[in-house]
Amino acid sequence: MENVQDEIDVKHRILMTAGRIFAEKGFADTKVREICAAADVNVAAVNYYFGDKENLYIEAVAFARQNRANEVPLPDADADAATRLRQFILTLVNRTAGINEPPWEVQLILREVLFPTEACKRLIEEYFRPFFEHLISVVQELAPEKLKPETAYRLGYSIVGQVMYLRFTSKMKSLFLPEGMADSHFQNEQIAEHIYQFSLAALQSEQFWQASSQMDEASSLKLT
Amino acid sequence: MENVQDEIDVKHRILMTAGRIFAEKGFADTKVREICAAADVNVAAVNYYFGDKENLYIEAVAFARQNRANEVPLPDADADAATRLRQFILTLVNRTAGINEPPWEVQLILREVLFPTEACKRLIEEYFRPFFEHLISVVQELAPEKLKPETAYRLGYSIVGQVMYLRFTSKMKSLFLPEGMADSHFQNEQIAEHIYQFSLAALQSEQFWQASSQMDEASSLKLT
DNA sequence: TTTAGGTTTAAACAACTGTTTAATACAATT
DNA sequence: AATTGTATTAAACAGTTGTTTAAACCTAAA
Repeated sequence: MENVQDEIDVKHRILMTAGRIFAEKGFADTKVREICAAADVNVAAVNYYFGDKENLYIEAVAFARQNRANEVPLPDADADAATRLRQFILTLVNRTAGINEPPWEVQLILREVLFPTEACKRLIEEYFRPFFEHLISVVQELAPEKLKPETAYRLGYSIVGQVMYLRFTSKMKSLFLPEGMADSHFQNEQIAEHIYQFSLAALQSEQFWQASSQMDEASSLKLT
Repeated sequence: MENVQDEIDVKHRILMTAGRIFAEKGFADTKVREICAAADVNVAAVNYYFGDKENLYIEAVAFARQNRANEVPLPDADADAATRLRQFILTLVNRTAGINEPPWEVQLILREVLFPTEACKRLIEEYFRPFFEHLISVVQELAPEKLKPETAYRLGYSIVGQVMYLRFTSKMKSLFLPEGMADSHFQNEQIAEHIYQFSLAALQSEQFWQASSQMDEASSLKLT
């Protein structure tokens, strides 16, 4: 390992290129030769630096997470709960690029959500769960009483789901949304504002909390 | 084509088996030999009956859609709007199996949503859009005034998104949800009821419609 | 029984896959 | 200049892939 500069360059170049292609095509559809051609290195370089293709994939996912982790950070907590909810939703929309083409890191992480491999567990503990916990605490603050864990999770799912659905269906948008609507009415700020207003209205609705506690009673009756 | 019975049997068997495996592993990861072994037919049978692997995939998606189309049908429209919204959400949860392991047809259709191929356009027009239009009409009925298309679509996304997020993240649930919560508090009826109450509360909130019309004004101001 | 035509089969094919090898190039140290 | 250890390369390798082929098989009509 004499020529440190070169090694970093080549290894880094492979990691970036591989991540991009893995994200676009998935593991099975991505060929080692394709990566090497795109990264302008010899076919043997992948095995030389990463051992095998699978390990390269795992390192690419880790690299993607690291790249994303500190970007578009959560706003700090010196605002009222509603404002923090709005900030959370906007941050999540921005992190996932809303309905637009996301950076390759997001696309690659997405594949782990949909079809988890070993890389997923770490992704959840270090990336998703802290983010989700933040949301839960904001929701708790908006709730009229102490939430049961299952209620908190359901609410978290309702809010995160609205955002992530945009991400999951972005490839379909040109087929599904009327011409031009995506560009003019589904941009990050607008859609984040909509989801915020929709969710806040529900969370501030007496009617909802009444129905929610009725559900609680019903499910505890079932248990006894 | 003398022995019609046999042909239908073999062809049908291939179609079912292929659909199941395509759904589980995706196109690239599914090998023709694997399908043929599972269906207990010769390797050449796929090419004999379907021409090539890709065509088999397309026919499998069409088969999955046909299989699903008439199952768990939409309830008819002789109830008030809120009840129809509840029924719609419950139907969608049941169709997509909520957070549970879905039938292979659903899994296969899901892959088309995430990574659309040619088969997707037909899927949207014949399967998703009529369903979505139904939702939109219910939402319109609950709204205090005539909705702009973009508002209607956003609301549709908010509701469908909550349901579909469960589907998309079902493989992650054991890693993400606390032990036992999925089984005890994320079953189809409970989660459908939650999403219904959450969405209805938002749709019946004056506060939401005020914020919504303010957004409309803001975006039309931007245009002029 | 013979014939004809669709069906099934084992084998082969050619292209592609991830990986390894052995030789070479290179840069820094002696 | 010689040595050393790393980096790079073209070529080869062994296994897998989707697909094709040509012969065998089967059934029903002639």
